[in-house]
This record gives sequence, structure tokens and C-alpha cells, in this order.
Amino acid sequence: MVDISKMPGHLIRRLNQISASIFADHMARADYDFTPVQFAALSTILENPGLDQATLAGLIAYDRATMGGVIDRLEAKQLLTRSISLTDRRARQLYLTDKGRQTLAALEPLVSALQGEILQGLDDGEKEQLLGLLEKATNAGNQLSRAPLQKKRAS
Amino acid sequence: MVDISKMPGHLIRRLNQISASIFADHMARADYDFTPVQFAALSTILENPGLDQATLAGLIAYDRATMGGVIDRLEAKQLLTRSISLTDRRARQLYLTDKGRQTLAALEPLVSALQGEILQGLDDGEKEQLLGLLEKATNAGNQLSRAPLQKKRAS
DNA sequence: TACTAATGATAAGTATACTTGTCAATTTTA
DNA sequence: TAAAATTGACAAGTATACTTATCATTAGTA
Repeated sequence: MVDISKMPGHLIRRLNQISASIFADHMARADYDFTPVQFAALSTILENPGLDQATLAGLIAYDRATMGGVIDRLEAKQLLTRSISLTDRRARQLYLTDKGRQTLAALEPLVSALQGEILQGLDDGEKEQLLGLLEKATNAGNQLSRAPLQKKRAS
Repeated sequence: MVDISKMPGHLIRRLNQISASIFADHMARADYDFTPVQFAALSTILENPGLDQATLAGLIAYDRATMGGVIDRLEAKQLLTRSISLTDRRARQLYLTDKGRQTLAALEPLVSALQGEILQGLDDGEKEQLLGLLEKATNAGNQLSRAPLQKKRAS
């Protein structure tokens, strides 16, 4: 007889669900309509203007096919532009619009603030500890993910 | 400028993705076609024969609407039966079939074994520590989830 | 006992998150 | 340089995971 409630997989899923809920709540309360992926995408494009979808997906550890739909929605909201690269006609280069930059600037403090709520119930030392363990575990398991994080190579 | 890669929300999502990947890999390798939710559902019905969908959802912290689809697929695979309760005609009572019990028995050791792989990269002490912190954090955040875990009341 | 509130389940719609397959373009290699 | 392999993007299909709304039934209350 297995006890699901003590399994790492189950606990991780639950914490992820809690985290997603908190994100959604804060967005709704501030009258924004954004998901965690959408925020991560905008934020990464701001720091890497002109990057293509596949590279973007690699930088935030998302699947390429999923990223296509995310970009669709952000483009529909006119937060970014998608244009065919001059050097590689397969690739779409991504740039934030002014509206995208303004929205992101408003979003950032919100998102930073809600992170603390995800680990409410832990004291500062425990938060630190958990964060370290999460980093270690994700780094070790990265290659097992369907969408491994792919660091930018030094240019 | 925010660094997503250090945010709890992002790390939790990645670890969850890794965990889901490992689960899918092990299932595929053993020629089974099951998701984590499906396993959790089967396992919980075995221990609580005759329970209804809403209670099941509460016991494993899933959304009721989502659970309906999960049960659909398990019923199509003939692993469980869904029958209208005699005492409450709104509720569907769930029971494993013989096939369901046999399949679950074969699945359990597989699922137990793959749990260790999720936290590969951590030594035994760290695994223990992480598990404890995850439990504490999920318990504290439970009510913030869209689908809070609802313990069985003593009968 | 009629009214209301709550509950179990489903339906429709949105957004991930993945799969496989395809296409076009580019890169590698033989 | 021609053939092969890889790559970026999209399309279609499956499975969560949620939302709101609706329906039927049951429970609680006035």
C-alpha cells in the first residue's frame, strides 16, 4: 500500500498548483490577465531583444511547441512583434513593443512580491534552504525534462 | 531587472516538469499508458471503494471538473466502474474492476521506484530535508490552491 | 412544507504542456 | 557541391487544470 501524500512527485505537483493559484490571484486582483509563462516570456525578451522562439523556449525551460501558442497570445495583445529573421528565414525574431515594456514594468514588482507568498509557512532560513535544494534538484534533473533549460552560450 | 531563475515559482514549475517527465518515461518504458493523476486516482479508489468523484478530487487535491475527464479515461480503459449512488442520486460511486486492481498492483512498485529519481542529485539527508520542507509549504499553502486537499473526516 | 442554499456532476471555453508529424531553410558531411 | 542531418516553426491530437455556467438533487431553514 503506497502513500501518495508522502511522494515527492505528489508534493511537488501540489506546491506547483499552489504557486500557480497565487500567481493567478494576484494578477486578477490587479486586473491583469497574465500567466506565469507569459510573464517569463516577456521578461526574457526584454533582456534578449531579437531572440527567436526556440532560444526563448530554451532559456526558460519550455517546450518549443507550447511557446508558439504563448507568443500568439502575447502578439494578439500587442505586447510584442514577431518578424522573420534576415539571417535565418526559418526563425522569428521577437521584440517587445512599447506597450509590452510598459506592461512588464508594471508587472515586475507584482510578481516579485507574490513569490514570498508561495513559501508562506516557512521561516526565512527554511525558505533559503528550500530554494537551495530546489536549485540543486532542478539542475541535476534538468536533462530529464522534456524541455531542459538551455543556457545562453557566451557570445 | 528580475531574475526569473531564482524565483520559487519558476523553480517549482521546473521541478514539476522534471517529475512529470520521469513519470512518463518510466511508464512508456514499461509499456504502460498512465499519467500521475490517473495513478493517484486508482490508488485512492482502491483504498476507498465506493467514494464519489468530488470526494476523490478532494483527497488528492484535484479540481472536480478535471477529475471528471480523468475518470472518463479510466472508465474507457475498463479499470473502474461508475454507478449512481443509491443514497444520493447526484453522486457517482467509483469501484475498481479486477483489471483495475491488477493493473494498479503492477504499477505501484514502478511508481514507488521512480520517486527516487526525481530528487537525484540530492543525498539522502537533503532528500529528507526537501521532503519535509515541501510538506510544510504545501500544508501552509493548501487553502490558497484552487483544489485544496480535503482530508477524510473520521467516520 | 415551501424556499433557499448547497452539492455532485457535466459542459463549454481557455491556457498550458506535451506528442508526432510536416515543411522549409540551413548546416554538416561525404 | 550534392546528399544527409539538423533546426525553427507550425499543425493536429491528447491530457491536465482551471473558469464559469447549468442542471439535478439534496439539505437546511423559515
